[in-house]
Amino acid sequence: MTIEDAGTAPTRRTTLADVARQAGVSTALVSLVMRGAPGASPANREKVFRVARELGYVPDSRARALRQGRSQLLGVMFHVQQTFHADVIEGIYEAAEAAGYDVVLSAVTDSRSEDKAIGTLLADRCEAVILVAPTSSREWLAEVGGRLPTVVLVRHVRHPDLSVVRAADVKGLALAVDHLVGLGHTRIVHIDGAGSPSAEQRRRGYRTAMERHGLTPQIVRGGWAEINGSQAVDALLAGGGDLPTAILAFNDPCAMGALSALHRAGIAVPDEVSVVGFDDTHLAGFSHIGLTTVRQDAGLMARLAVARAISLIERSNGADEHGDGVVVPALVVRGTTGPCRR
Amino acid sequence: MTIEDAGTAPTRRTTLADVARQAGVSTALVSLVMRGAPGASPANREKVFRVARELGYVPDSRARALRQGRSQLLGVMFHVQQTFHADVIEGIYEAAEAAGYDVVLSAVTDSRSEDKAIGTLLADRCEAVILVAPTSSREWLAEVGGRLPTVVLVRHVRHPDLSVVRAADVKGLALAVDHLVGLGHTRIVHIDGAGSPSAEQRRRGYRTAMERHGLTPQIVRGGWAEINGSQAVDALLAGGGDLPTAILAFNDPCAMGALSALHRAGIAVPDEVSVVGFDDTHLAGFSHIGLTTVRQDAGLMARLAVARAISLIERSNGADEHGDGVVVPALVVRGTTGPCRR
DNA sequence: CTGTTAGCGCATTCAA
DNA sequence: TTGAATGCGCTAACAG
Repeated sequence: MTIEDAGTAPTRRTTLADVARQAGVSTALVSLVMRGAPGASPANREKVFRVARELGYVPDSRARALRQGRSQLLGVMFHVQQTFHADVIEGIYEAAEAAGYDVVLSAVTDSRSEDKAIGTLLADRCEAVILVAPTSSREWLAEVGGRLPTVVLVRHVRHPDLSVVRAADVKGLALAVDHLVGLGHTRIVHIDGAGSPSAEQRRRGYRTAMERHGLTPQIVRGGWAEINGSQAVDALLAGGGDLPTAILAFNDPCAMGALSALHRAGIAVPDEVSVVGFDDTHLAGFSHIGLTTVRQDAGLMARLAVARAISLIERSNGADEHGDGVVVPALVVRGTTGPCRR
Repeated sequence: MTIEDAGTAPTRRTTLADVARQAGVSTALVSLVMRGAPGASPANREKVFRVARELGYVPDSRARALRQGRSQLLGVMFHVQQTFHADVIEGIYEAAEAAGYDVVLSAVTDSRSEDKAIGTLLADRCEAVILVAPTSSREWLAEVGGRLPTVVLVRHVRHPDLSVVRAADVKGLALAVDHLVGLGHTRIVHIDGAGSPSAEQRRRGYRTAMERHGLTPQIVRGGWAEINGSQAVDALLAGGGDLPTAILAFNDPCAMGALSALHRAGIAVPDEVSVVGFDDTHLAGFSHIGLTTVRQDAGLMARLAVARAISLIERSNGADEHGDGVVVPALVVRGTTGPCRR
């Protein structure tokens, strides 16, 4: 009890009351002025602004939210290390601001679980949450959805309490497979996303497309990170069998990892093996040779998610406004794919 | 006034009082139990927990902070698109949690300025802020530092109101230059960080090291992103003069961009040109050929920053605890550097 | 146009 | 061990 209470708050921040006192007006008036609400004389408005600036006054967002009974906050759970999520966040900020909402970010890291990330969002009294590529169980997501408007991004879940915004993964993988088949490839391997969100759908899309072409699907276990793509290729090489002529990775980082491993093994891309990613992260365009990939529009998905979240907030009645917002992916051909030479 | 007020808060969240009523006890009792404070009978404790769970009660962090007079919040401003910042954030979460503080993230994006990002942190009543690689003017940073404990990460600023945690950039570039010179290179170009934080110091480190070896420095304008490295190489190629034998990029993404441009131009790395980055982002190890780079320990810097921030919060007296926390960088040799062949 | 009053959800006295 | 009152900083009614 002696060390603990050494940690008291620093110099008290200036409050609305401080400004009011200093300016010689009521707190209500200061409140009006700070919010830009009408009902204050120009003279007073001017004076309040001046004093506020002098005192370095910044409104306390918590107190404001507490009083207003609403936070105007959109909570966003995302994975820090996922480059694609960064693109999504940019879009979310933009769309939220345009709609008059603030954004609270809650990151998932190696040492910070999705549960924890969502928990802080709830404690912050967000009015809705956008969960980017959650790996949590359907049950837990549903429970969150039962508590407050919830939009799930980049993951398939069907539940009355959850809105989903995602790319048409099956379609995306079909595009990729068609492209490769068009180049003459027949031995096309899919390095999957293991337990990642969307992984199941992409596997299915791959399988379906392959079978449509009368080809035999071959799936090896991967993941969402570089290391997974790299290890998958290593496993493929160690397997002894002859290498596929094309690799379809779960996402761009996974594809990058695969490229890296192929290069280490002295295998030329795209001459000996073609590689396709998924996402079209801004990295894809700069990855040594430009990565051929399936683009999902992060900005568009972000806008859809924000719009959905807000519509859920604003008409709490609106029955089940839920349902999937599906974005159509597009193939972006760059340098990592070429005609089959074998 | 008709459309606006359609947006009222959704179904009211359950509060402490709801739990108290339902459990048939006082709100104070519930508060005790939820905080794990002593002073409640096991029976009551049990009952309160049960009811809280049933009602899905989550304490309101804002109300709590408001009442307590402190938020226990560490604000972090960072740039979403900077891969290195992601590594830092992981470390910050970990260190902050260990110290009993929460973290608020505030991202800088193309459409969201540093001013805005810092502004929300102030409005959230963070007790301290950690600014990761801020590009704002020294004056503005100092003003922030005057308001609340401020730790600046990965940028050089000297000011009585600012604590700085950074890598020894000059030393880092010396390591890189020495490495290249040791491989026989003499025509070493630095693609700089333009106006990025640390860019100035890295230029200086480069220049100093080159002169120490009796070599002529050549600096071309770059930046922190892939595109900058790529454009810098394009400019170099367009320049007509003969190419340098080695390139020292401002950071890893910049180096990746350079690699990409070199490849497009059909120039072999490291046979014709060696490339060195800076940061040792987790991407570096997977970038086609592993990128030789100067490592700055993100986790360590994060821990230092958090420790500094907390120490500033807790002894508001402590005179000037400010001063630089300098981390020693290390060279990580991978595949993009090799002996000079020209 | 301006000031006064009350209360948001919570933690903290102080009494019981 | 428990409960009733008070106020954190702010805004929404209402009164002047």
